[in-house]
Amino acid sequence: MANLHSSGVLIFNVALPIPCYQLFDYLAPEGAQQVPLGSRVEVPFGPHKKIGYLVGISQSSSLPMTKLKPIVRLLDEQSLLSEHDLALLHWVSRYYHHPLGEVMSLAFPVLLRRQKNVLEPVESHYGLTELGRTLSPQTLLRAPKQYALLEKFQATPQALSCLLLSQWDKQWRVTIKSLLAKQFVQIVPAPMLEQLPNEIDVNEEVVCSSAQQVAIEAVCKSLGAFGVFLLEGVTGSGKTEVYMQIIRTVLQRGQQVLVLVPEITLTPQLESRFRQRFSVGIAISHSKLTDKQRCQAWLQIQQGHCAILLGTRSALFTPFKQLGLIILDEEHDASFKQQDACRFSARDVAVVRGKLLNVPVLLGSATPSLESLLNAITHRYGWLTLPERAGQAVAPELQLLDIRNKKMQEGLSELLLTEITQTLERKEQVLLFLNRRGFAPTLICHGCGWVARCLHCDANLVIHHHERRLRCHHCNQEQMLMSQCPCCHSKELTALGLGTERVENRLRHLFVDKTIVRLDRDSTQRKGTLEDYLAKINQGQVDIILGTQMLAKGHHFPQVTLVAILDVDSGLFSIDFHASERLAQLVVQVAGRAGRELKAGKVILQTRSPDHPLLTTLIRQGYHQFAKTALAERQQAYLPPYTYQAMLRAYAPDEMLVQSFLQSVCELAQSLNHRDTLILGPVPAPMARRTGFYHYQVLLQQTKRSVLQALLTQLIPKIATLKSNKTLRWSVDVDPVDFY
DNA sequence: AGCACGCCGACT
DNA sequence: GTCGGCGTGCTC
Repeated sequence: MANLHSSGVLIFNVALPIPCYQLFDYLAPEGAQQVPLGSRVEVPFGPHKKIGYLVGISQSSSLPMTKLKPIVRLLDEQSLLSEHDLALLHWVSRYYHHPLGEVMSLAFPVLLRRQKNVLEPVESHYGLTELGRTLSPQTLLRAPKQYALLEKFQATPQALSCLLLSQWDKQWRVTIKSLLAKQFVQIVPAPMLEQLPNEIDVNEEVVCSSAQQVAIEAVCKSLGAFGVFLLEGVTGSGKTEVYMQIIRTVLQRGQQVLVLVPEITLTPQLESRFRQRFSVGIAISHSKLTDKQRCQAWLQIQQGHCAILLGTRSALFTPFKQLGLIILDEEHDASFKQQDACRFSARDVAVVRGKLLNVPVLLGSATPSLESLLNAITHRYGWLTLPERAGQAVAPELQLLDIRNKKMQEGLSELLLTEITQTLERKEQVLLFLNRRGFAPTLICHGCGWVARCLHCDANLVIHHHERRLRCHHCNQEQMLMSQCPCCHSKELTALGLGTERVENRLRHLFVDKTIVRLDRDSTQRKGTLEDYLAKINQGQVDIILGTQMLAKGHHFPQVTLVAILDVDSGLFSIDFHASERLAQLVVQVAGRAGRELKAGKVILQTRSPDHPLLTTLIRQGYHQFAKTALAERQQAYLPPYTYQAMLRAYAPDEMLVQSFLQSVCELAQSLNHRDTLILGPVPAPMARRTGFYHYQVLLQQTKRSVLQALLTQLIPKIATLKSNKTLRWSVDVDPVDFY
């Protein structure tokens, strides 16, 4: 604090959304004391203007007054964020060591980050008139669009927002004009939170199991205070019902609920269950919505017009008027960790948000992460379990199928084929899982040994047979599939290994009269295709379902009674210690797709390592015992969650540059390392060259979180000032889950 | 992040 | 002799 310049004028400390750690000072306008922190301000920045966030007001600046410019204008009369929201954003910036301005941006929809004009009011809602309520839609038979819209209104007890209507049908405005003219519907004010109808839950009481009852009561008792609960329930055990009963209690208290799911595809099914159940406004937020739609959802929640926000990771920072509960479903899912920009974990930030707001946080999963499980074991989290499957569903039987020395047809063993045939004969569905899309992962020349490799990545090109193309799954670069080896010109090119496309071909050949559907990123690229396929499957029009990752997440296939994981071994021998946890979760999640409802399911894991302890523990003793074993291993090896890690990454087109940069980072870290922090690296990242960039990394590990944090707090600003080429990019990843 | 400033190669 | 390449540094 050498030269503080003070002269009675007030200074605004502004955080700007740029990758730059310092704040910028501006001359405050008249009446600056009244301006709340968190307000958006427009400021001159270099040659043009930017929108930033007011994060402090002070009487002096470290810069001379003459250097300071006045702000252009205030954008918000009152802050759109609460004190708690601000505290949360500050915490995220500090913990993940990410510039405050960029973190602040996470709390605002894109429209409000850029748009300079004042907020437009939330659009009004439409509701039925008395006439519309009692009218039979039959009278509108000659106007099918109006008929459908009226039915939509009559099916939902609450008023419908413009947002909702435009999601339902793009042309709704034309249709509603006629309904308005006939006085079947009317414009109604958006319902405020405090005037919500008493009849929140429109369903009659659902009968809950005693385990569900225990879980519901535990969380409900904690409402109004901070507490984290791990709800561990196998697939089909009725987690959603537990969520809904707790949500109802929160709504009755006049509070709002935030529900986070890992993937967009999981929102529609939860949304429809919520809408059937609750008569309150429900807002949806995920990245497939338009900026306008997301902004509307944001305003509805911020102003309290909607009581439930259902969204993905990015919805986590939405400011609420009166938040009473946070639910995070499928808490083990890696999608909750942001893998670019600010690498926050939505699960961990949700817990911090709950703590700041004094509200409970409910984490649900059939296969909890080891972190959460440890917190439950050590009683930091409440531990709620739903052991049985709801209704009469029977748990599937898991078995290992040793395929060593067995005759195989494109990844399908004889035994598995027999099982498939028998299942199909019973008119039941089969689900096959293979986590590799394309036809085959390698094209090799039998003549000279040449392998098709990507020019820009350390990867082989994947054969896409149907499109007659070779494609890199890391940079998407592609070329035509050749018939001659470019090296020795022989025609001995061979496809090595398995992909979903190849298995599909074989299946079509073997089961000519059966309907086979392949679900992977390639086959479901067009919008709506996945939904179409899922509908067909559930209508029983499909016999064999074959797919990747996307099968494991959330979708219900009630008629599937045989599930097979074609190659379980690929997950067994990874350098990343997270791999075994992920494999176990995957196996259990995929297995959970089988034998819902009344039919018992069978799950077959094809393996060449039938004695691998990970597999045998998982099969014989279940996920729970597997997790305990895995935790013991982690403890022995001084790995998370018993230690804390941070990954420093860098990449650039020039390999030497990346190495020497990270070498300097290591030396800096070492010079600041007064305790026993482990500094490992720099080492090339797995798949070091990607899209022409060389990736390297340094891993920091500590037994005390606070010591690691203290080191990072000193280290990061120093890295930021390390002079380096502009072509080099670097990042910090606190609590990394992916070593890629 | 933008963008301006600045120092070295191929062109009217 | 300039036009423009992008490597470097600054923005309150």
